[in-house]
Amino acid sequence: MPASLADVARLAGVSIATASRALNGSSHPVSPTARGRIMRAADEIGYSPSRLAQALVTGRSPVIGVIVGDVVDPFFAEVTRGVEDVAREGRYMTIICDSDRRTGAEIDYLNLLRDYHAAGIVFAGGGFGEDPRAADLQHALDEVVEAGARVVSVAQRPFGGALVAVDNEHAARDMTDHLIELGHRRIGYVRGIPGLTTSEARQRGFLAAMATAGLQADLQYEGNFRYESGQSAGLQFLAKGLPDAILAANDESGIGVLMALRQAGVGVPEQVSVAGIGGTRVSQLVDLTTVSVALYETGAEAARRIIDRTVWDPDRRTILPHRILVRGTTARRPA
Amino acid sequence: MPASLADVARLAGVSIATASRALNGSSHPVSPTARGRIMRAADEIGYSPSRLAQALVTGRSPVIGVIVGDVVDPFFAEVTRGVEDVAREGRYMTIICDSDRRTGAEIDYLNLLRDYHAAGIVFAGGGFGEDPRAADLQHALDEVVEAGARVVSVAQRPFGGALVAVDNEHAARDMTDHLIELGHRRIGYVRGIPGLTTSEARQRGFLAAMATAGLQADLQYEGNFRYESGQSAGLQFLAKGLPDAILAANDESGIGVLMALRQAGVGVPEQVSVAGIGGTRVSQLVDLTTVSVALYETGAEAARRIIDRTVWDPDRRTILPHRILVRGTTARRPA
DNA sequence: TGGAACGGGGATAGCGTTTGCCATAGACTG
DNA sequence: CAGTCTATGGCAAACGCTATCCCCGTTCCA
Repeated sequence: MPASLADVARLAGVSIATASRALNGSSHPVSPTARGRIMRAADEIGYSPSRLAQALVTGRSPVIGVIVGDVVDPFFAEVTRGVEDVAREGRYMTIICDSDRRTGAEIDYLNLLRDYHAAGIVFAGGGFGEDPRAADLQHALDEVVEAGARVVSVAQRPFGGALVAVDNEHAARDMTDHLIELGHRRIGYVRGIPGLTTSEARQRGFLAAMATAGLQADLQYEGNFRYESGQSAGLQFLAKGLPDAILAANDESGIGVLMALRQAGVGVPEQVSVAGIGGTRVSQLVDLTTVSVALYETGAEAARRIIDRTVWDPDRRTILPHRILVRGTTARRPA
Repeated sequence: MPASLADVARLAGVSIATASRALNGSSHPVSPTARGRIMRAADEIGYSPSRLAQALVTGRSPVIGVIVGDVVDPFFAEVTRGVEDVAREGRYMTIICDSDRRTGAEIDYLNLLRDYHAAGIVFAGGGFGEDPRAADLQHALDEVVEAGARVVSVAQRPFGGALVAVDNEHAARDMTDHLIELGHRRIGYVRGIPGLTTSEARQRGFLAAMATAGLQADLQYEGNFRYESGQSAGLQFLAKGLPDAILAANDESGIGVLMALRQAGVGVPEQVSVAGIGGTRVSQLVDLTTVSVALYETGAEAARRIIDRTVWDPDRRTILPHRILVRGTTARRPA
């Protein structure tokens, strides 16, 4: 039974209404005397207003929800960081929800955040294209919007609305082009989680670059964005003959490939070049060449849009730039 | 304006009370006919109850809050995962709050979770010993408990209560002992964030092991758990003369040391052994020797305690085991 | 046959806030 | 001095639920 507004009012000898007005910056005037007594009473009993009750009546709450596909994935962590830093500055609280890439959980969290009357929701994490519950998701999303929340997507998702994202396809294409420019002809690819829109965009980029250069894209292995999947892809490349270079759909699986190759005694980048996509912090840890895709900035921009007091264009779409980070795992193809 | 219970009731032609009873498993009987109409009405208009209103009136809500010190830190990410998996199973929702290691934010989130009437709170992240706002934190914590939430700490914190944790001091001691057993005598140490209880426990462990072995622990550098700090510590070791082995307060800074050394052409583990503490996934990525400290299990156990319908001992303290993971960055000291 | 027991349902009091509306009392304005 | 502001404050109605209390019929048993 934490202190309630009624307790404060009683202690200060005023009505609940007056106490409320003194504590939140109401335009209704309150005498300095009363205000003083209220403030003193409030912190004497350690009062802090119930956000819940506030949200219920005002239909607004200073929280931003971030729905991510996987908390441990540095991709999302970085986006989240961006959201948080901006939110904090604007005195918003950020709550992170991990959907574990399950649409059902996304819907649940969306509903929860709607109930909480979150000011905005950053919807991160690419979904699956052929989602059977897409309609339900869309419904939940609509309701959130209807309830007044600003929703901004951070990954390409089939539904419209505000978007702040990176161009995964383009990023993959650029990285592939770079590999090609280094003289590599046979380039292998380690795919991401099947069906995920992010995975598919990256794969399209890879394929497009290869096609444009007139190269065969026949060296592809399944993957799931995880280290282990990169590792086993690496082993398979090892078994079936090494290509000139290998591109992985994300950094973590790229590191898997790298480690598998090096452990087998293959020189990277002397014999084979390896690259990832994402520019996450782990790529720096192992000096992996990758494409940096402004993740932090993506989150920050999304939060800025939500917080911004003036403009809110529910259909504005922003694509943030990416940049190739040439590091120690790629090199010109040996002559 | 999402559908409310009143809408459902109206559409089904029953009272709000009956609708409520049909939709949540009330003990009050409802005829199959009415129930059917209500259910049909509910999903026709896509009704989902307001957790907020529910929480307000029942004082209970199926959510578990996790307060972490830093989302991007794999340490916390792993704990969070454990919480989530168990929570999901029990049909609870998990919301993650990143305090950015600021006590003020911890207090804010604690209050928020109290308002939401969270069923439980997993308080992760070691605090700073000499915290000026410790009293406020304690107050917020007390209120949360008073409001009925089960609070379990995951890191050693000055305050009492339920605890599920790992013994950081012991883990550091064991790792140091292991290094000593490998024949190393001059062992360097890269510290964690100054003042953090976790940092201090690990350092104590290191010092204890060195003292017991009668070795000088004079090779220590400041650090902050980040990659860069490990890197610069590595550079300093390089400049001032290399020890036999280097232990870092966590994996990430250990990797920093490792990379700095290797880039300078120093053979690890041939010339110098390097180890970390934490057993996080990144350590696996670079094959770093480390101490695995059951992080996932810590979170899972904490969540289990919260969810468990029967027992709740608000003072039970559990210490989970740790295990040395010998990998490729340590070796016997060359003779 | 009286009444207890039970199946089924409705009214309504909160939960802790904010806020629109009304009341009171000085202070001003002509 | 009547009329009008303005500063200050209280009352009470929501917000969307759950839970308590009450009511109305049946059925069943002594």
